[in-house]
Amino acid sequence: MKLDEKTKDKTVKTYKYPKQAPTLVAVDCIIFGYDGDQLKILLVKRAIEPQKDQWSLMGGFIEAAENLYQAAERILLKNTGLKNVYLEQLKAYGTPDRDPIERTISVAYFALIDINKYKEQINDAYHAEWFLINEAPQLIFDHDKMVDKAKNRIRYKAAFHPILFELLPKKFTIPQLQNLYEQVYNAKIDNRNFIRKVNSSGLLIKLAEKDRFNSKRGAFYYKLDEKKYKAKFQSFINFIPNPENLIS
Amino acid sequence: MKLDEKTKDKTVKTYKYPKQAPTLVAVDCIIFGYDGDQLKILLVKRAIEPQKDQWSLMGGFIEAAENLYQAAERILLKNTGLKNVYLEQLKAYGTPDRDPIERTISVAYFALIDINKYKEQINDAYHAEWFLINEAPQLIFDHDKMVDKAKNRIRYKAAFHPILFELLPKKFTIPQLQNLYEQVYNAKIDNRNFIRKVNSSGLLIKLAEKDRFNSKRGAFYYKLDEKKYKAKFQSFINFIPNPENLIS
DNA sequence: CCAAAAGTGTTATCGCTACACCCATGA
DNA sequence: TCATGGGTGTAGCGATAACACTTTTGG
Repeated sequence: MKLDEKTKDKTVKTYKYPKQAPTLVAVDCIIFGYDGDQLKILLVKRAIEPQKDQWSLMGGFIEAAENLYQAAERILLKNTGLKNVYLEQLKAYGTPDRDPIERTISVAYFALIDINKYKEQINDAYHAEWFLINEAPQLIFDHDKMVDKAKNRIRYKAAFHPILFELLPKKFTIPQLQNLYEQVYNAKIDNRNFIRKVNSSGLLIKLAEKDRFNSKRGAFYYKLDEKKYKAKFQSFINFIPNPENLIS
Repeated sequence: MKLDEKTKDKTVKTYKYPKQAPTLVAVDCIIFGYDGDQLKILLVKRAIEPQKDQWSLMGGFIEAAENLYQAAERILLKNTGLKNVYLEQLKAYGTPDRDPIERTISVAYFALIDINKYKEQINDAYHAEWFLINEAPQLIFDHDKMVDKAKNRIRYKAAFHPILFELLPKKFTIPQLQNLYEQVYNAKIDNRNFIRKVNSSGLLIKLAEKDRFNSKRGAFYYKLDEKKYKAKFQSFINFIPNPENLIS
């Protein structure tokens, strides 16, 4: 934050900071998706050396005219065609040799999307692939660390905020929602209590239609009450039992 | 994350990424302190143009051999003499023109310290000054945004994790602790319920001595049970009533 | 002996968990 | 008709908030 003391003229543009270690700034995206059945993560295969053919998060360098969030949006759009998805900054990573080529600071973002909404799009046009959250391959650099951190973050955040709805399609059943929670927390949840909790949250609107694929009796579809969802997004809503043991 | 395709030799060190917009990476620190009575923030006056004499967070550019956390530690040490304090990454800021001189990404960290422990140190040797949290001056660049975010973050985190103990001296009274919570949340808390909550947390060890400065009857001093503190740091401990309306 | 802060006791309420039980339907 | 998953009812427990009340001591 200190200026070169020799540059004292009044034209702001002519100030320069004294030489600093050259650093690149990148953005990497951890993209979580749910297909109504399984929780997945979207990865790309590196096409170039070094680490060619290794799996990696989607990333790119920031450009001159954009902020970090916009960079994440651009990278997401360019690599997957995704737009207007839930996107949140996770953490900045800056270990000196995390990228062996050049010193690069990476700001990690995570995204939550409904896989079905973008299915063909991603698989056809881009070199990306969905992996089961627990069967993802090893990633380059410190990307595995980022993914772990992102998993913890969504566990932590989803314990009190309804972010997991971002992973669901417009209409969904409560058993689907429960299944999603169970996968995120890798835990079995009592369905009877879960149903009541979700209903009493007031966030959902029951539809007339039933899903008959997953059970004989069928489960009613629900949709989000967008207004209440937005209003309650910041408030604490606890859908999972015993949230005492979550990591940061 | 893409490599220059022209550089294909096997020596990793010789790979280079194609030209990127030159970017500097800085670390800025939001330092919260408590003197047993009031919650404060530590600021420095910029000694150089531009924005000379304006108040600012402590910051500096990262150096070649250190990671972001180490940079924050170094900046803290260099500017205040502080060492071994609670330090946590807040967020990375990267709006293109946030620093008018050169494009600079700043990774903000926040620190929590006991003011009295370092009192002379900071005031004598360094050009830093403590401000009441609600009476701090306007800061340069986007530092006000960082401070707001940091305030929200400690409110959020302290609602469930005992981080505020980091602001207290080795021995402290429960009324002091309550006062601290009241300042962080800008709210009045029922002292009778607060005392019981804190005691039942099992985190504190009651000392024989009493503080007689702040009341006639005097309040017992307590100290942290370090072992239980560490063990319970990640678990949810709610000392404040109605934590429903906290921001992110 | 009074004010003021520290601290204890008591109660009603609420949300949670556990679990018995009913419902709807396809095979 | 039975197995299966969807869903309701209910009872007990534990944490919380509200607040009446007691303790201690300096002025």
